[in-house]
Amino acid sequence: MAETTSAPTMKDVAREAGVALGTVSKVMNGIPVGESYRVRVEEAVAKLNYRVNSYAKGLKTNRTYTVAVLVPNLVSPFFAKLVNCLNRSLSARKHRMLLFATDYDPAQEQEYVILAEQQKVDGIICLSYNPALKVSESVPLVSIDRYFGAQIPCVSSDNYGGGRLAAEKLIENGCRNLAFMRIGSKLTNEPNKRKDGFISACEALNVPYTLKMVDDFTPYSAFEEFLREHLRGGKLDFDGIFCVTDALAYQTVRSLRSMGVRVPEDVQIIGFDGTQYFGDQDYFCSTIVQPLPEIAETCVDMILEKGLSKAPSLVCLPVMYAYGGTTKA
Amino acid sequence: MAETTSAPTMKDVAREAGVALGTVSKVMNGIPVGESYRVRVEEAVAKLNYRVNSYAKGLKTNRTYTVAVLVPNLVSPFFAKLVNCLNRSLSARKHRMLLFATDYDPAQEQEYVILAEQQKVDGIICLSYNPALKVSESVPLVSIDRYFGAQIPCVSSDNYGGGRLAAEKLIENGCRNLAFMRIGSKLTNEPNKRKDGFISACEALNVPYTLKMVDDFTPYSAFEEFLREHLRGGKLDFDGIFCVTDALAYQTVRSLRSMGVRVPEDVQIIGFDGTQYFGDQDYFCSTIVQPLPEIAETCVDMILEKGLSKAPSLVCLPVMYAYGGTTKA
DNA sequence: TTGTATGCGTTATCAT
DNA sequence: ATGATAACGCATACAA
Repeated sequence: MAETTSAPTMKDVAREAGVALGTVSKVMNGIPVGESYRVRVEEAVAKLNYRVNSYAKGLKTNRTYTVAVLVPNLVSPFFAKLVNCLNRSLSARKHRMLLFATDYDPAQEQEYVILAEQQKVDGIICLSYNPALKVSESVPLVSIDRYFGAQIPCVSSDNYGGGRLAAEKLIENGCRNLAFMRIGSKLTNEPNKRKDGFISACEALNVPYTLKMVDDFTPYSAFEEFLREHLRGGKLDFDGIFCVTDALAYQTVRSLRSMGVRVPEDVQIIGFDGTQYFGDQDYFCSTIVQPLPEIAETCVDMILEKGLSKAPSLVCLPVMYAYGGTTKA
Repeated sequence: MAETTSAPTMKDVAREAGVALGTVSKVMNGIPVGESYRVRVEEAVAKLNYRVNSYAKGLKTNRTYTVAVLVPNLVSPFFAKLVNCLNRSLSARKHRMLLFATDYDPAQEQEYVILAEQQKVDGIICLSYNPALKVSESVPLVSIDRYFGAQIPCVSSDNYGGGRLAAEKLIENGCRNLAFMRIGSKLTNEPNKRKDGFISACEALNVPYTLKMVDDFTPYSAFEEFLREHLRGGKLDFDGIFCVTDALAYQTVRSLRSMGVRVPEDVQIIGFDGTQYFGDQDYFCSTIVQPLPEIAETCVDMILEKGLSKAPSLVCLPVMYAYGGTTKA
């Protein structure tokens, strides 16, 4: 077709249609113009295969209809589904997603925030592991799962309630000696509340519990040792375990079974996140499901609709329990 | 609202530094200027927290350093990992990723291609299910897994070789009666070659095989029926099955085990893709692993480096076999 | 080397 | 309602 002739501009369309530049602009933006003019412009647009240049438009209007999303990676099913939901929510509002994977690296996170800012995005949604993240006031930012302070809105699921729910379910299912296992950052973040909720329920219901908590990047073997220590004569001290994530729950089930402990007959296990096989099939384990579509929708809503300045500084969305084979039905 | 003071521009920096506009531009682009000037500009930049406006820059230079990626979704582990790899490759070259999820909808795919074009991206990488996708010549496009014709480069793994490899492995492991199960599009696409490779190896090695192929969106129960038909007296007719994807292999294993057929003792199963638990743990099943990092790197390379016009129209990257518990070790 | 002026493609403010 | 024109922020050819 167009032999390397650069893309047509509004001026070309105006000439082709025999109208003024401003008229073309109006047609492209749905501003009413005379019927005959509109038709001529539309014909010219079709003929030239014209597309508005969003860079010129963005420069002029200072609105880019683009939102930056920062997550550690996409291979973790939880992040993948989160991004999937965010993409849907943004798309439904005619916005585009600029995606950055930070690989848990605080330096990269900071770098990408700067990049996003100079990209003049309409907003940033991030799931950050950088406690000292610096963000310019000029671009709205919503955080997922990490509370940075009152000035930056944070959206998360009800981690505390989820912890409670997990403990309550296990106890309701007959467990009388619980354990909580966590791997995670020492930084204060919302998921840490899972433990607090768990403890609160255990104490309210007067059920004994044991905690095993290690830092990020600790090898899983630490948990295996912990379990082995509590294995006496082929029988585990606990009859119910709440794992801070489905990934940990999955590994725990494997360990236990390899030790000859039956799941869920001997010990019941509940994870957290709601991870499904291939994204939409069975749950990996009995789990507390995070409301990812609602989390995504809430983030997008805050970025695009609210003034954000007086948005609530923390929004917790309700979780639910889902059976996934590692608890008694 | 904080200070509605709009973001500083180059002009502000120039004034602050007491230099001319052009000088600031040069500094920002690493073009040599007098040492003292450079320092003053850098100080002003830091003081004002200045960021170049990439929209103005893009308008001027016609380079956006942005590539659009179109995939059906992110919840499927295969797509998630692909996007993850693409993101890494793009990032390594200082490019940004605009991500679109098409949900397998041809209309949406077309819409997003148009959106990407008007976004003036430097290129488009897509995994499309729209056989009639229309794409303007003005923006380079690379396709993954679907061959659109000589004018659009296509990158895929060696599906034919993978099919052969699966059959060879099964036979090498003692199988003497194979089956191939496929769910997929009738459209000609590269993954269809998995079947051809499988057949080719079976015939070369003189091992009988059976094919079961259904269209996309057919419920899995079709395969379950197929298996049940071939179950005689608790014993399956086949001792080896090649499933076109890991997702199908996973479901097949479940069905068979629920029918009392042991995997891998009675029947061995090989899938395709190389899907791992939580993205980086064990393989879901014995599988043919797609070289996602290399596929991603190749796509990015073609988009950014080559003239693309005389890029090869089809690139097939080597696959490998990985043990995942559903074959004899 | 540094500064000045022009234009990228669009929107928006004007007269008409 | 329509058409001319001035920005938007930056890069760059050209002048100093």
